[in-house]
Amino acid sequence: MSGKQRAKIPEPAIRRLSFYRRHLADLAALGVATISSREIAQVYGLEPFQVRKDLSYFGSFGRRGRGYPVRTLLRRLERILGLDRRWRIALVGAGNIGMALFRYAEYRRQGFEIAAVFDADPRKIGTRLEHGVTVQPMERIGAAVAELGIRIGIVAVPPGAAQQAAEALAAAGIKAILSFPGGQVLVPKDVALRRVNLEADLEALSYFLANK
Amino acid sequence: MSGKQRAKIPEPAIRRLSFYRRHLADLAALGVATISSREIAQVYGLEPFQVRKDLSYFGSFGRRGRGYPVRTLLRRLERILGLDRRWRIALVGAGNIGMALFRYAEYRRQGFEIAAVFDADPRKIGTRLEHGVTVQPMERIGAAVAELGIRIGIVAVPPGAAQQAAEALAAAGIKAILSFPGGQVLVPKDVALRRVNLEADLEALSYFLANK
DNA sequence: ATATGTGAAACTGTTCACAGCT
DNA sequence: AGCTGTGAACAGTTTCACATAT
Repeated sequence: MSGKQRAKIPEPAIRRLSFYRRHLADLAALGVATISSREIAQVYGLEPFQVRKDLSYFGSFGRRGRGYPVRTLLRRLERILGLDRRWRIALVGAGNIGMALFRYAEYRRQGFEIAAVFDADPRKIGTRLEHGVTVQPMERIGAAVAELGIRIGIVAVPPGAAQQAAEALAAAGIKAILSFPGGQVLVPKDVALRRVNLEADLEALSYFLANK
Repeated sequence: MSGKQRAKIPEPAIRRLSFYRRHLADLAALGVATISSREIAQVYGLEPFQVRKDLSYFGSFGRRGRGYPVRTLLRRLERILGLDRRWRIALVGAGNIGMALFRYAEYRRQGFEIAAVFDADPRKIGTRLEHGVTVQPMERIGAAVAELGIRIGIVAVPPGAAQQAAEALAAAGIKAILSFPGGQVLVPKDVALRRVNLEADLEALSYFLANK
């Protein structure tokens, strides 16, 4: 092992690392060699000490008086976030949201690849998608995950079917799930579940407007 | 005014309120009259005291020894979250993600309605969508927001265009924005900005898998 | 002079324990 | 006995101040 990984790292810090990585990638493409915590912070409306603290959980990457070297910090962040490898994803649900995610190409650049798509609707089975992917029946999840070395699952089914989809992924050995439906989704505690809840996001905005 | 609204309420508590509301709506539909904090908590893998604490920020809705009356608590939560009215939304970006959101019908039930759609691509202008909505040019944002009484904005454009889209919404008087692109999006501080960042979500899962 | 790295302080949010009703 | 409501203890996160290096 190489890093320090000493204390427990705040969850929110990990998510900000992802922001920093993105900005550093832009800077690297522009040929910028060095960047200060102040400049990174500015882009996302954060404070410089927040950026420095977040980075300090993983090591000392900067030079005092100078700032951070863009290319090496970028590489370190990619490594920390596990983006120095390819992650295959199983998408459950070939509906509205599922298909939009499949077509959304941005994440491919970071090494994420939706390698298999599943749906419960018999009429959708066999549909040919881009990149040689074909919609498969739910029963195939276990086999496909093993065959393709899939490590991440995305659940994009209607709320009522979410629990079942998550269980199928967990049963196939998937330990990291991104779930879109708003209803009940309980997984074994060794499985990392991250929920994207557009309904809750809109309702939080509604709360803000109604109570300000 | 009616409620207490005493202390400052944790942001995460608001988001959980949205969960509780959803479950209560299901229970009400089933004709369930009373529910305990323990039962509500179970559905989302939370603890009973968390549910009680969250609710207690807004008042005392339960009866000791009995639990919470489903229908009245549901109505109170709807009111607190501002769901007792209709919210019109301006969607900027008629691409992949934008169109999936437009077609995604779930949020309509909570009183949210995408009343106008905008895009910078001239070829998309004039495209007729469902519910009598037509794709309009960006320059129309100000007028449409005023005419239709739009209060919420959704940004679903490519990363490079996000800042501009957010500024156009803010300039039109929008005070609540939900943004999908991952790049820079800075808004005046009286505007509530909530970011949905799928890239950061995936990278957090990647981090988890790479470091567990 | 400039900018990082970090221990300690301040703050925010969660968990607990139990008093108070039904 | 059963379950809510909440102040107080605890834990986690952010902010600060400053020592340290270029």
